[in-house]
Amino acid sequence: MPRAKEFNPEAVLEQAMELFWEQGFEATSAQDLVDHTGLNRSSLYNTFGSKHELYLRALDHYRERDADTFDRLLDQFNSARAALRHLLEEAMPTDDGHPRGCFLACATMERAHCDEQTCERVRESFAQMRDGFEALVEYGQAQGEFASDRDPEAVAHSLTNTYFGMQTMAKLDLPATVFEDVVDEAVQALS
Amino acid sequence: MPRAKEFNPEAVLEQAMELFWEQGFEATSAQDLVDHTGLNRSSLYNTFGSKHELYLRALDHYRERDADTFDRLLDQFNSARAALRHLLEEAMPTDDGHPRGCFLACATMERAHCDEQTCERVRESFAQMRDGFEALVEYGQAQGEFASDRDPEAVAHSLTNTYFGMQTMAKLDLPATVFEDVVDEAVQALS
DNA sequence: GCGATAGAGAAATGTACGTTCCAATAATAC
DNA sequence: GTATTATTGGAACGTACATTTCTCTATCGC
Repeated sequence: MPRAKEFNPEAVLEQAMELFWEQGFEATSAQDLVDHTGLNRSSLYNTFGSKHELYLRALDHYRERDADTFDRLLDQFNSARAALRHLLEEAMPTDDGHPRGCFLACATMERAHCDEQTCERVRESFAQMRDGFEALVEYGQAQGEFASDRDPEAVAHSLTNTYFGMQTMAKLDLPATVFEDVVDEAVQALS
Repeated sequence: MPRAKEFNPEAVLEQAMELFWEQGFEATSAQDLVDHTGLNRSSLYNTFGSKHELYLRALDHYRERDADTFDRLLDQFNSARAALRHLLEEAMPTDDGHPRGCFLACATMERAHCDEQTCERVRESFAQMRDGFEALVEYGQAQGEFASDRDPEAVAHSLTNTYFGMQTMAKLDLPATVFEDVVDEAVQALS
């Protein structure tokens, strides 16, 4: 049997994700990845094949990380309104220097038009998000928190769009009040 | 006096804009610009200085192109609701293969985090858009088309966010119904 | 311990990048 | 017509890129 890997592929994926997330695919070089992960070029290429494959793996890693967001919400909050507000407030930009805007939105803008594999992954996440919002709206309507005359799917589309909009605008370093307004209006629109 | 330029700089800006818009800054090479504009490398660099400066000029060209959108709206439509709907429907993706998503949103995602000059330009356009939406909402409220209990600025922030969201999602090649839902919900929320 | 296997390290591959340089060209002022 | 000046064409610059190759090393079954 051969020598064992001296690194944890999952940890490397996490680090690669951070880099791709912050800098994008094009602006992140193989050298950047070597420097930031501490791995050797050979190990990177042996393990992940190519920069593009590593990018897709990093994207999948990101998607898995937040896969159960909507499920956890139902446990954390009794109120659909509070859950929705929490969800949108989490999407607001923080001023801690962390990479701003979610990786999915960044990937969409940079890669979707030229990379079908990335596009398909984001499309899947979009559908999951839409379904999550839709379930939340239906729950809120059943509980009487939200007006019942709205189509839950249409509202879910609108909320997903609001989310993607916030992720894009997050890059502009706008005053926090802008995003507070966006969240307030989105929540209020459901009453 | 020296030799005159054999090309029209404005036309070249238009062509450079198309290329940067479709491919992004990083993915567009100097060779791409030479091929697409028909200009020689020397002429490009003599006239515009560098790829980065040309990008900023292309971005400005785009901004000037649509600068009077909101002003024209007031002439075209009597109804604030119809104007708003028209505005958002124009933001919907078309299936004619034209570069999807507005250049401002693309520039934001790709460049804002690493290019202060791009960021500042988009921030200006954001403010213009916000002011345009705000004026439209105020007009609609004055005419009795929209409910008057909403803060026009907050609504304007929300609408601008909706616009940026659509520009991002446009890249995903989603069914048209998604965007119809987004527009319907945005317009309906103002009643 | 030995052979087989695959990871690790580092140099090297060819390509493409943004940009510069230089000779040739064309147009005006005088 | 000649001097001047900016544009043009195209080759050339050095650098950085993604990827490959090669040698060395460590591990494990036997």
